[in-house]
Amino acid sequence: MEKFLALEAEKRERILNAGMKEFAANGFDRASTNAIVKEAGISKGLLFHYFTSKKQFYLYLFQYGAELTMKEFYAAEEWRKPDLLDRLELMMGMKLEIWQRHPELFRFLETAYLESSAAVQPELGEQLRILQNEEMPEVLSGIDLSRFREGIEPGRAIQLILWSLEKVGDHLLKQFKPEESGAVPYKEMTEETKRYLELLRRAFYS
Amino acid sequence: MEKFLALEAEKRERILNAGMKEFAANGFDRASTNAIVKEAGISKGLLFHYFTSKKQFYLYLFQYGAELTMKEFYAAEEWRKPDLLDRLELMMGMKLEIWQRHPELFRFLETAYLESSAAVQPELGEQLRILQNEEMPEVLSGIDLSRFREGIEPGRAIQLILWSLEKVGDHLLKQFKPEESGAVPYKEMTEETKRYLELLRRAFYS
DNA sequence: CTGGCGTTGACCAGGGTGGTCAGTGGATAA
DNA sequence: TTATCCACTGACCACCCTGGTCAACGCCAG
Repeated sequence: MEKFLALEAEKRERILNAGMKEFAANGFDRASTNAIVKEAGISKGLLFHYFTSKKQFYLYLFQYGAELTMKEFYAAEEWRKPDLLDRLELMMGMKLEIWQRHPELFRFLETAYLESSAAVQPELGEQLRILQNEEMPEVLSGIDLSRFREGIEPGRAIQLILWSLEKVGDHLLKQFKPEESGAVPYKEMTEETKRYLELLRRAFYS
Repeated sequence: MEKFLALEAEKRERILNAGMKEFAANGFDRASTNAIVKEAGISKGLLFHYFTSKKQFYLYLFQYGAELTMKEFYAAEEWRKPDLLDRLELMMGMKLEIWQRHPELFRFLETAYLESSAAVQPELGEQLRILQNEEMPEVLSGIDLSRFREGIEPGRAIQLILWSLEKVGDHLLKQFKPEESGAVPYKEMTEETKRYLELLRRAFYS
């Protein structure tokens, strides 16, 4: 493990990204370590030189991804703004940034949330429970509910807004990713996101 | 093929559902015919007695599912209502009905939309193109755009509403499915759906 | 020249693949 | 009763891929 951390950043991220991609696409059981090492451009032996097993690699990837995401979020000072949509705007921006380094991270985390393989369930389940019961409420705490229009149930509205933005994220990634040609159109994606946020503001706030 | 159609309905649907489930979960290439016959409770030989190959079975499933969905929709007289949310309410109700007979159908159709296996791409791609270019515009034609609030772009709003309802559907299925114990709480699900639709109405309409 | 170490990839036993086909059992017709 | 039929079974095929190992290699510092 320390061996892995001592690696040069570029190679390390190539391995991490290859793992996220394969696990996100196929889940733990069906994911192939052969596919991972091929994608990462390293030999089979090297992967098992750094990690003792497929399982340990998977769990490390999850921990790494979850930690990176939470740290990035809490590092921003504005995250405590009481306006839901301000806070979500920050999160969307963050998502786009992380996505540039780890294009498959969020897809990987989502599939981990649904992972049911008995091989990783115990450890993974515990980690997920912590995230969901301790981190999620924290992230959405202190929201100002008075901005919603009259006659709108805030709980249901928040749910709907979160779902909408998930889809907006998926849509942006799908739309802008295919053209791998050089720079990611970061600015355009941010602007498009703002347009959706503005629309939600006009719809749900009075 | 006629042999398959001549089967008693219960068995036929067991086979269809087993196929949808396996293909939805794993995509064409990784889906296992062994898993399908096991889930359907039939022998390996029988599946290939009805269908000439895995590929033919997959394409038949897609055609069957797409046709069933479109027919059900057009059969309802109210589908031409000019109000977007009325029309979507009809579609949500329909989705719930079909879901009772084929719990995995929509998940299967969504994954088919993303399917990239070279083995089925040519034929499947053509079918998808037709659905998307000819059926989708039809389903959303004649919508009354004047009901949206001022300052809201109808195109973007429609997109957002469609995405929201997709997530509402996923959520309902996930929430109510686990308790396989007897009857599906059809009524509760319909009411929950109506609550979300009402919320969208208050948010987006003036 | 030596030892150490990051790295390789051929190799292993085991299991799963889509598809086949000789055979079974129960129903129908003679 | 016997003969024909056919939906249906599951052992079997040749092949591919699996997670993990390990002897050997190349390159470096001492």
